[in-house]
Amino acid sequence: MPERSQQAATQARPPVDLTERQRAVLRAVVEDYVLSAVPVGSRALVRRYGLNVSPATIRSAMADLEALGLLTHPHTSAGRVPSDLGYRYYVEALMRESELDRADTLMIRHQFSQVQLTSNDWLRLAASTLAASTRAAAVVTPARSRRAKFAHLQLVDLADRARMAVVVLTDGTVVERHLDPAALTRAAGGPASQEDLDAAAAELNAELTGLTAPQARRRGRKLTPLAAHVAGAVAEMLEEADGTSIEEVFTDGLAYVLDQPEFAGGTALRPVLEVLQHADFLEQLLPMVTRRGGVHVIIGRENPNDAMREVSLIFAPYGTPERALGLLGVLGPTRMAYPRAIPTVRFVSTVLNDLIDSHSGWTHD
Amino acid sequence: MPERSQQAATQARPPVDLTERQRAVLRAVVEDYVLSAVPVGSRALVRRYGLNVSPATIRSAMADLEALGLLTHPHTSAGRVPSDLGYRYYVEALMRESELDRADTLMIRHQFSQVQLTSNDWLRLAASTLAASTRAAAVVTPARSRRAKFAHLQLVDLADRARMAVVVLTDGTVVERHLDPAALTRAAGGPASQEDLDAAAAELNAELTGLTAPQARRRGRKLTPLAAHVAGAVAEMLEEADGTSIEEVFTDGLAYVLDQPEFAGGTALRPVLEVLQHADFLEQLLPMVTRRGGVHVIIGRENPNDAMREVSLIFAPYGTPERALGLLGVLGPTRMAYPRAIPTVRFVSTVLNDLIDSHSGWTHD
DNA sequence: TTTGGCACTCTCAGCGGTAGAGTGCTAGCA
DNA sequence: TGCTAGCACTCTACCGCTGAGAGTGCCAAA
Repeated sequence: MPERSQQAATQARPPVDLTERQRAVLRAVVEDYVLSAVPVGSRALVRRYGLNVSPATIRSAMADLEALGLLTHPHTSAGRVPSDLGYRYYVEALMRESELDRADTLMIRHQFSQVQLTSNDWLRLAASTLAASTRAAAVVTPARSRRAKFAHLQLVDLADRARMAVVVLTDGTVVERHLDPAALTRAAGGPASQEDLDAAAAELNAELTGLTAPQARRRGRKLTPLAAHVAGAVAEMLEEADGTSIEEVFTDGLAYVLDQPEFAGGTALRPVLEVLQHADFLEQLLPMVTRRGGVHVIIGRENPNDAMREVSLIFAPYGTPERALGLLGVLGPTRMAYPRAIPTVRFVSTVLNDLIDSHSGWTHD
Repeated sequence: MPERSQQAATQARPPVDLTERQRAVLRAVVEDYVLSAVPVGSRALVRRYGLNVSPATIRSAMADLEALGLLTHPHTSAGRVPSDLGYRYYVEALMRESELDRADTLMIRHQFSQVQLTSNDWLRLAASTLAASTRAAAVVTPARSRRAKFAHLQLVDLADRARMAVVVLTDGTVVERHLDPAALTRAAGGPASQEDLDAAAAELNAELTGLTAPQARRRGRKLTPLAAHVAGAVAEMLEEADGTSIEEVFTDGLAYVLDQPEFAGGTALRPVLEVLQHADFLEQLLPMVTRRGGVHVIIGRENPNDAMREVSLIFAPYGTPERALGLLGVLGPTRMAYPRAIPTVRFVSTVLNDLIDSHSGWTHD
């Protein structure tokens, strides 16, 4: 299997040279601790992992690993716990990615093929799949392109004479907005009939296609008054879509994180909720993750945000830079099942990519 | 001020007759406990509330209230805590609703008038306003009508030949779906040109307006092959929109709930997350709350779901039954600042109603 | 009907003792 | 040189105990 590179997101770090025994001990400590959440001692290690040496030997190896900063000690006479650096080393050099079950992958693909629904349904499904498979909190953001262009406008007449503008962008984003009826009347110089609106919509569809927000704003000024008024609204909608904010975030599996002993105290949960409720943090992550494709692993203090110092993130982008990019991944305590989570995130991102491909037409250019 | 009725959602309960002193004591216990989260004793009560009687007198009143089921006792020598019934009595008969600050209401209205954006933005804003004002978790669901009708279809050509159907319903809901390009080609008997699609869209807009899902499905069969194929997709989209599921829920202020001592243990938080992440529970709530308008208060075990036995809900519907109804409210421990939360929920729901009104045209029918 | 007094109960924080797990170090062994 | 066994030491978690504090319930007196 080809070696996958998962480098530290924040700093590149030369892998320390370890002896074969040290590597075995580090691996055992990480894997045991991930399962048990209890600091692991030398005796338990030889017992559980059938290492053919005495505890004393393990202790000496552990002491070496601690000197290198790969393990720590909650207090003098407790077992060892991996440090962030220890997890990092493990992820880069020690971990054997657990293959996803063939059954699992088939099941997941099947679910996605069943749901031939809206893109939001896909994202919801992606989140719930990630959460269920990794037993951690999952986050999926919609794919957005940074410079959205106008694709299509429709002016809809609802019940009660309410008028709504629905704009579709070239990346497939749909933006809607209610129009102020009074302002419409003013712009039209009298109550706007359906014909007036149809004409305005046709005009805008002809004139604005492929334009960005500022272009649309400029072009709008030269149109008939009603169309010009609507063009203003359209330009605002484009600007907003451009605006950096990821607005909707699909999450699932928060309860899994709640179950983890490290978050039982309640207060440690705060940063997690912040991430999941407000999207600023993901906003910050997006360029980092998209700059280089593939799965990104961010462990504990490697995280730019100090509040997240006990949290690991495993994220991947999906979509294509030319069209639109989104972010998906999982989030949990640093004590996370990396060998399972990393391939899962990778797999779900490729599933979403395939879906996007299969819906972007039968001719590839 | 007119008496507002907030009856038990599950069972109507005749108000117990209490003496003036008992009422004063109950009110003081509730208000003190809401502030302090600590069981309140007789001595503390006379001290803090300047009642001109001795602790012993208060004790006797407390004992009466306990016999009536309005107060409880965590253990023999602890202070008193209101029971669910005690809160209920308080909410119905004792509470003085705290007027919202004039400054607050102006500020909130101002925020909403600033944001002349999409309906989702309104809901997001409503959630964050509720959360900030009540310091509890807020939930807002989009307004949906049970029997959505077709208002408008648009077939959009995205980059890469991806085709998307965007359907607007009479209640203003926008539903989108990617179309399977291969299936389109099959239905059109060859690659579908933009003209073909425009023609199909025009046909459907002419034929399907005002139809429900089954009607649209029937009518669709009689159309030209390409239009018929798209009509099938449209009917599915209508069915889904009808389908009971509230999909998106806007929440805010989860962190406030996290701060409450009753949820510090972590495990008690589970039901709250359930409510906020999956919408089944709100689904269940919707008919209950909309059947009779106004603010509904559901306290602790009054809740149909036993997992929520330590949670109070304060919800109101918004929108109009003829068009579309949504739900909004807050959620927190039973020990909640009802006098503040109830008027806040009422106010935000009227603000949303006003917004909807002001956008449904200048002629009312 | 209210009040003061008193005995009783229960929680909470602090304290010491103990068992258990784990470490670090050192001397001996292959 | 590397591994092992043994030993002293350290720290936590748990248990039971104690005293302080808060609060109740009840009773007799005002």
